[in-house]
Amino acid sequence: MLQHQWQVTSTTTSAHLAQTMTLLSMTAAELQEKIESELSNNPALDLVEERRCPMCKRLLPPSGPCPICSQPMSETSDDPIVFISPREDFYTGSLASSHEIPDEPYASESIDLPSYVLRQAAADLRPEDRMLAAYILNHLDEDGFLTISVLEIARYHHRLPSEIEEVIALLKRCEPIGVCSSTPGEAMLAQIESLSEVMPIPDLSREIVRDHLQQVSQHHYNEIAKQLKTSVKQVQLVATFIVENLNPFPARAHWGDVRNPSGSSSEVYHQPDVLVYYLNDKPGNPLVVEIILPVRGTLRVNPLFKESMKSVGEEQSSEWKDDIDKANLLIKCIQQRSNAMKLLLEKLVVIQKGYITGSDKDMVALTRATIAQELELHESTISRAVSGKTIQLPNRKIVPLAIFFDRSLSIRTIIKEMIEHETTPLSDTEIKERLEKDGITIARRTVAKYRSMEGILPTHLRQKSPGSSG
DNA sequence: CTATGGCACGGATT
DNA sequence: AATCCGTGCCATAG
Repeated sequence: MLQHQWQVTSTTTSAHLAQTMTLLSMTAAELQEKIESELSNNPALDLVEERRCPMCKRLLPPSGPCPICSQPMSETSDDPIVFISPREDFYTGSLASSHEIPDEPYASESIDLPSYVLRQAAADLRPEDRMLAAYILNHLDEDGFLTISVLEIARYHHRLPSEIEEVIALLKRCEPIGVCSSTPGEAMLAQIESLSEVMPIPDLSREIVRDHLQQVSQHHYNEIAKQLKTSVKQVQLVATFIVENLNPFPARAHWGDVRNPSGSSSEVYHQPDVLVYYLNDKPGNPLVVEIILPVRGTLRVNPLFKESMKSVGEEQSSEWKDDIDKANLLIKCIQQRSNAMKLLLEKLVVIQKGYITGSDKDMVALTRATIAQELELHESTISRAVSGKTIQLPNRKIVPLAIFFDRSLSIRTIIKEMIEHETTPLSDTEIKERLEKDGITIARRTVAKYRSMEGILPTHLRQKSPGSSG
């Protein structure tokens, strides 16, 4: 036993642990912020340029071959799943620039969002409004939302708020429709207006989008119906319309099924933390699991900084030493975060492979505690790693990672399908009995709960007209 | 009288 | 220790 080993480790461990915890609970987006702020504050921290694989154009670690193209894909024999995640080094697959995912129209032309929108709007803008439009477009966040208020813009440009509104209204009509809105609801309203020219819009759509978006995302259709004094059926119609046609985040291409099992207030899913897809997007190919690290390039301690430390005085040197230590710590912690995520995802993806490649029905009941045990990690670690994170599935839907722990999703889906397929309206009791035949035993009351969770009407309000299908 | 939704309790989960 | 989920009981609507 070495007696002095604690000298080195004891001081770093507690800080290390605490920071790892913090980083682990961060989403990709939050981590990005954190890294960016550290980069600007800590001169010792360095971000080196990205490398791409010549074959697949994928981002690479600073040294070594491409993990996809050169790696023999035999992580597990009968589950051909490839895991990409940073270990020693960092790299990231950026969603927009990955050539396999041509999802955003302006990404394929490789111009940025502001230019893309401005190009469309240019013809309709008065020359004196061009600057204004450019200014507005440069104050969008990654979802395409306005980050400043109309009043601020007005003050800055010495223009009337109404003039600003006019320009914004014009910009909202550009692709991606609804861009420059300040809330998801506003964006969706803009989309409705645009759609109304080419298709019929269900009654009350505007009202519901404007005032009841929250309830829609929680599937509280009956409440909405009551407040608007309309039928639940109509609300459902609108809800379906919303999910199928509207996108609350204009600059993001996809809106996953926003069912929120944890009931928390976060019904907002933008940038996923993990990607799962088939290699080259061909179903049947191995699954690729990619953990997103929101930084382009490799994070490291700047060797030049380290070098130049030798040639400065004592007091300066110790101050710099601090920076280097902090940088090292941050990098280590991020590595650990990535490692924990990787461990977790490895298990998760294998267990829930059915769900990932199949449907909601195939979700396996799972608790965080089970996973924690198998990974020999603390339950709270799993909790932190899962909470708030999202994952993009091969079908391009973005769902919360917590969905893998949704015990009732599979049963809810079975119920939903059962109701869709049967010709005679089934009562809750009948559903319960049918489920029992499939080996699922739940209380009649629970059937009712699941049914309303899925926004399905009670039996007597559910007349099946023979002509309608789907 | 039957089916459903509301409230609340207890056990599991985090 | 706090929270979530399934369930039972009861009032109410059809």
